[in-house]
Amino acid sequence: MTDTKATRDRLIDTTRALLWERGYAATSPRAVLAGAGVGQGSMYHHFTGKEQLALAAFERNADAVLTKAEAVLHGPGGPRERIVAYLELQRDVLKGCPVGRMAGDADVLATASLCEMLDTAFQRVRALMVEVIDEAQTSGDIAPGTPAADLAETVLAVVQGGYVLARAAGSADPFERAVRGAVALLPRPVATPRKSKKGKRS
Amino acid sequence: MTDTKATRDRLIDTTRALLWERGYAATSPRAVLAGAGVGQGSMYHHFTGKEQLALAAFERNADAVLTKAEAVLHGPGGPRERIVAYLELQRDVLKGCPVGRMAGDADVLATASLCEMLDTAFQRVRALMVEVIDEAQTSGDIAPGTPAADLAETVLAVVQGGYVLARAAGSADPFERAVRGAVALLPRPVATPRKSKKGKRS
DNA sequence: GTCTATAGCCAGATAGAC
DNA sequence: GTCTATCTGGCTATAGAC
Repeated sequence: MTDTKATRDRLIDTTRALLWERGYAATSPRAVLAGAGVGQGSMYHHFTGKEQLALAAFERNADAVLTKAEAVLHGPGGPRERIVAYLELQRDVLKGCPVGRMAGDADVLATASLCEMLDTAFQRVRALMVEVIDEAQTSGDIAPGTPAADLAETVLAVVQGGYVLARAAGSADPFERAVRGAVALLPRPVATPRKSKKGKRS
Repeated sequence: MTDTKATRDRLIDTTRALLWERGYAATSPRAVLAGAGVGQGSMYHHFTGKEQLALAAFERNADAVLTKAEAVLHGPGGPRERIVAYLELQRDVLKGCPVGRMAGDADVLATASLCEMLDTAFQRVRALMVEVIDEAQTSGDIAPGTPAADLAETVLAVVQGGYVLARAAGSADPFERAVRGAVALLPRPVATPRKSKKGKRS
């Protein structure tokens, strides 16, 4: 068919990568055009400007992150296992979270459309996490008594903070330490309910 | 005496505020000069350029943060109390941490001197936190068995991640939830060792 | 030591040829 | 629909008067 869509998609994909690597403010239309291998005018044919292009790219990045989160949080295993799986899921530690990264960008916070997208993205992961923690507390997999909303936020914060600390150190080590510490803290009330599996103790 | 130092200090103080509010990349020498009320040339008389000015300002910001952290972590109360005090210490949630903020700035990570300052700053808080958690585990105030380095990193990550989530939501609520969740998770092994104080239960 | 003026560069956006 | 050429404005830095 026409390669009209190809150009548009190439612009979005290049922007997605740049948004992740450099953030919004530091991503110039010039760099996008160079990366996508198209001329100046093409971008302004498909998008009204930098903001709308970034919005489209950010939405896809957010969807990708959310899809991965949902895969583990709604995946197999008990609720506590799934939370641990979420904590241990993260990759590309030094590149950071493509969603959380945007929260540190001054230009993002000054742009209403991007703020809304950012807020929505986190609200959706938060809802997933609250749901699983609720489930864990009901099933006795995690000790009740603390609001699920608080524990969910702590888990999200450990991940986001882990990225910050890793980037500051120029090493993935802080991220991994923070996750290990969080997993160790996640209360396992009485004893592991399953004992059928072969020596899964760590 | 001469007001030579006054101009230099005013430049640094203005830069400190701008670094905190907008980050490094978004802080232009022009804005600093306007804020400090001096002309273009003055800045280049006292500093070689933006980098050196930012370095001086960042150092003072980091020292201020570290001084506050040390005040609570080496302050009164049992070790677990001091960790909780650190978690609950944070202010200006939406402005973020003046140190952690720098880790999200692409220009900072591309500048060796600023990277080093950033890394050092976190290493120093980390060392304080490890020390207190070690103490807490030795005294039985926090359950042993998990490396202090891991737990310390988790605490730091909750705070840094709390800032990220709060900025993304445009509200301090996520930060406060994350901290409450973390405090609830901090293991208190047997029973509170002190009972002499009057109704200090929350 | 402080100022104004200005250089050179890159940003985001537009005009108009093909 | 895609391109090249160009506009305006902000950035970091320098020159040189006072």
